Amino acid sequence: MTQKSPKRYTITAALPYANGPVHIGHLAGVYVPADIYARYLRSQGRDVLFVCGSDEHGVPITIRAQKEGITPQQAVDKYHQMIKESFSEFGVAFDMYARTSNATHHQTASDFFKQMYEQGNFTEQVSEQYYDQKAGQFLADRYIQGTCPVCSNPNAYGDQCENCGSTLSPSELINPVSMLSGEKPVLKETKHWYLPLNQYETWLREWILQGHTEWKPNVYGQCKSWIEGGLQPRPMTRDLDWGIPVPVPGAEGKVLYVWFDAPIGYISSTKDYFKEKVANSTGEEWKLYWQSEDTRLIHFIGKDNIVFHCIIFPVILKAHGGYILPDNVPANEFLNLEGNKISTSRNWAVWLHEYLQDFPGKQDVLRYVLCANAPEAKDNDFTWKDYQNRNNNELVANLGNFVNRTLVLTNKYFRSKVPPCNQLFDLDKEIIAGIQEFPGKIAASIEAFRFREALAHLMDFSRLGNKYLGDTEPWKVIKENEARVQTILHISLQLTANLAIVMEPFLPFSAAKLNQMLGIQPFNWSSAGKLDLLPIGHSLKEAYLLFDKIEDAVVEAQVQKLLDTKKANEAANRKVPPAKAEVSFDDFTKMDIRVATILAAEAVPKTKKLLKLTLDTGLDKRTVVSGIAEHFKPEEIIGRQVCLLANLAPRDIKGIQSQGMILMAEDRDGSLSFINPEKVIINGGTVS
RNA sequence: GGCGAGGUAGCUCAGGUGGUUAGAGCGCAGGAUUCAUAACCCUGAGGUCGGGGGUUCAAUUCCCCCCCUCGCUACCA
Repeated sequence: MTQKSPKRYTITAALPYANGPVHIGHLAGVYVPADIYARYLRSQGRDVLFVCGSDEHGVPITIRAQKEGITPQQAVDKYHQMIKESFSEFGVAFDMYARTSNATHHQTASDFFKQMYEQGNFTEQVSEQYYDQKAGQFLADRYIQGTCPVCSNPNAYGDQCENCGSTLSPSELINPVSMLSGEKPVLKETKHWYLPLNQYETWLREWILQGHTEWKPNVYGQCKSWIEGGLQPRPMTRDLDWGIPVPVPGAEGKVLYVWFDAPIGYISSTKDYFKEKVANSTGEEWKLYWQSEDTRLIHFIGKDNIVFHCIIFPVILKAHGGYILPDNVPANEFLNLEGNKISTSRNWAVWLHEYLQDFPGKQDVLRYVLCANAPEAKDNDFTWKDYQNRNNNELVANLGNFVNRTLVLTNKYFRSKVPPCNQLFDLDKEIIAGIQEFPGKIAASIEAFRFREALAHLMDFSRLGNKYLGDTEPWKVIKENEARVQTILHISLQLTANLAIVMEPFLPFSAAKLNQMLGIQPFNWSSAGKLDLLPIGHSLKEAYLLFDKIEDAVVEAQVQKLLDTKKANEAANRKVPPAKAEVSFDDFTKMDIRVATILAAEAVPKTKKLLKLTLDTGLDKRTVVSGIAEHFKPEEIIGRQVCLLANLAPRDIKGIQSQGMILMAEDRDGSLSFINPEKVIINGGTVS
């Protein structure tokens, strides 16, 4: 672990992809922890630059634009604006929120690539890819549609089948069709520039596996898995017309791979910060944050980005030379919603912009709940009931209540003027010790990226205040000993002022309110633990509630909204896939469909979905490999009659030659059913 | 299939280089109290730490096998 004492921090939060709004999963995984960390360091008086921006390149954006009949730039403009505004309203205090379609970024990423090219960091490889002759361009995986070889969904994409979740490559699709022209694509040679990750294996082992054993288990484990699995060269360029043109000869019509340019976005965002927000910038300051050894670089990301931030981007930085490497990459796991995975395409999410509209002024409640239940070590579940409970039982009943009790009592007994501190008893000294200890405990947890723990300490701190009031009972003591009550409330008020400091990274809006009620300017972290933040005689401002109870009806409405979504999804699923193009009778008669009987079935080793079937087709006994192992056990299906497309060209699957394809019908839930004759038919009987 | 991360009280989660009664918050039960948004404070009930083997004087913690969840990966007609 690097134990240097850094002069400055560069903090990055994963660039949100500009083809949809931000949801609570993004917030809990990345933006809330990153913001807490950045705010904490700023409060500590450290030199911090917290950068982010929209990731606006890549294939899905071009597809969305095409669907909506707009240009890719128009598509990203819409979401960039929306994301930027909702972050700002939510209190995520980026120093800079930039975007990868802007000029600074294009220049930066382009120069980056060019220098690496000139240094010989890339290897060139020619491969065959699908090409649309009518549209005159190569097709990204996503631009090819065809029938899924696994589940027979006719609308699978070249990279993935959204029906069964299988990862595919375009060559596997049955009857591939270009989404641009509807034509059948042809294979054509194309040249790309590869980053030879394999050449960096030794270095990565040293740097991560030996040098960063302190990284979180999920991050370290994932890196180890990749490194030990053998790294392959990865293409850093694509055949696409949306993105940053590859700045080298012979690369016309090609752009930088989105995962090459996106992380460089952190650097361009830093440049934009100085360009746009710092007067008299020399244009060189960004280098301090990216090239100076006394800077600590931290990437906040979700677990799906680990390989890019821990392996690929560092290799790019290393190969380019002159850059510092991430000191830590505290990746979080995923947040689920009401027991189901969050899904943008299924609209199963709580969208930030909608939350801000539905819960005005309640940014801190969501920040609190997402931090308290952040998926730091494993996937966690967000429920609205939990949201309500945490608000009512923790924020209202504990933190808000303590503050309110203290201010109300001070108002009642001392007309809102800070009373003096008189003789101290053991009970008081314990609380004073707590005031001196808690900020340090909270700080230590934040610095270890344990934000849930830090927040728990914060609540314990406020709980200490509640206990103090309960133990000392100033409302009773006031009747006979006002001096004693002065001391109790003096200490309670100092605790409150300390709370305002330590809650700021987590609950910035409430911290500001509290400072306002206390009538003070915000203190920074170096004042935390002090007992004289509020001078004796200082006048407090009018008190009001920091947090309000949330009624059942409010969260029930949100749950109902989700249930409606679920219903809508089910209705959408009921829709059968669209009709395919017309075929001629001749085409149909070309297919030789036969009744056959399953003689033997066994699982194909090293696969999850494949069964190797031996069939009696009447014509012969043959082997067919079928992707049905998740639906049927081998012993259950022996002896069954099935329909077989018998004259399909044979194909090798997992080293087994498959001679034909079993016909299966698929239900709404994805379950499969054999197509078999109503009565037993002779093997080899034709189907037409 | 391979790899990685998880599987700990009703719920959401901590923790553990192996060692007397395994922790927190919430929820629940009881008590005390009324300054406070019926909140706070105290006490208590609740767990064979996924299952099965093994190593050991001793395992929830180490080793092996299995099951479940999530992610990455795989020439899945």
